[in-house]
Amino acid sequence: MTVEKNDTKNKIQDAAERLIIQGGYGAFSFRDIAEEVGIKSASVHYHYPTKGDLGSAVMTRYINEFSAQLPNPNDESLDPNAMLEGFINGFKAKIVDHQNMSLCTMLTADKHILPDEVSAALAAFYNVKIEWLTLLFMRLASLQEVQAKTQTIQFLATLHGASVLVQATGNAEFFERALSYWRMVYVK
Amino acid sequence: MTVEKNDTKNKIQDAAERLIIQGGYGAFSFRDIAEEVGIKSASVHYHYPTKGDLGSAVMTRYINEFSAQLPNPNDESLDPNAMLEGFINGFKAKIVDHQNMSLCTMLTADKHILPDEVSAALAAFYNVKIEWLTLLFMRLASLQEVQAKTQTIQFLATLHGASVLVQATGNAEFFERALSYWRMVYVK
DNA sequence: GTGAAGCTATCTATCACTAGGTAGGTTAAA
DNA sequence: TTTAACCTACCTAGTGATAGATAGCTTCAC
Repeated sequence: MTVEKNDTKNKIQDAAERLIIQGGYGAFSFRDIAEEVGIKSASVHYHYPTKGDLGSAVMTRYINEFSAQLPNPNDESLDPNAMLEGFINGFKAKIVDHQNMSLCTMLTADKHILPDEVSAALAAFYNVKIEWLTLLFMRLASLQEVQAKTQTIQFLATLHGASVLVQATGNAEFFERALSYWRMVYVK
Repeated sequence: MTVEKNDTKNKIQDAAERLIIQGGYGAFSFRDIAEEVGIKSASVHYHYPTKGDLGSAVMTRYINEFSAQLPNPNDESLDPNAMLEGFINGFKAKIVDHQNMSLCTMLTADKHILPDEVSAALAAFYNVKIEWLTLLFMRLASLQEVQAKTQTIQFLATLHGASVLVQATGNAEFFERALSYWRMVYVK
């Protein structure tokens, strides 16, 4: 089988993901996606019967790609400080450099209109991040699980809140100022 | 003039604000508002010709009411720690007790589709909060303005990020865990 | 081999519905 | 008699979704 087998499916997901990031769940329509991919909207429905199907497919792919990039936090050959730095910089790249909020923050704001499947995928994504960071903080700061999870929640809140501040004010510099404490304590 | 002169106008704004908080800028329609107020959608257009007019009216009223509640951070007769605590608890009441994100966080997520007037009002609102908190932190921690502003950004990011985490995971307890550092350092 | 059958991916055309917005008429108070 | 506040009735544009047709590719019995 060739690598390009699901080319159209992937193009549809690419377009959907881009539109969601730019404009939220309500801002991606089958017609817009169809135009971007170069087919008709009915053909998009062929690949993803309902909007919920497409939405959860995008979320699932996003979670899988994200999870695959996370190194094992307990891998002794890896520097935990560098892992946290990588996590911060990965987030920063999405929201500051590309001038948008992260997919998960956008979808959280739209949670009320999300189909249950998408909503569930969203919650699952946060749990993946929380579990990974908790393990990392346990190692980074020699903390028990409860304390490490509290650190995780404080850190994740700062990260997502920074994205909101940057987006709302247009002031990209706010990202580094919001994160400065965490960089100072845990990075290098 | 009677107090009730702008009764309908206020009812319209109340309905719009509630709908925006629940579902974002895209989730308030003239028809929904009309039904809630008890008039027809055409009559809503009479009071606010366009959606942008209504949206910016809601934002302006929100900013004014919010600003009016903020005490003077340099009032020597007021306890600065209590002021910060009040700020936190006011935010918490909106997002945890009423199970939604704050108006400004919702609108930030929808910034791309906001009319310019609403977008500008949103940025102005953040500046009001940043300026007030900066003055408060200068007094609270005897900081220079630059350091106090950095504290403000870290604090505001935590606050807004906490709202995202609570909404996304449905775990209300995350709010206090995210804010525990700030409560510990600055409140009592 | 060849043809029947079925599959894949797309199309055209349309459905029922909701959006914001408008034109023009009605009502009641000042 | 004017005007504020509301109405009915409508428009255009866009939404998600469906039905039915079609071109091209596989598969498989004969």
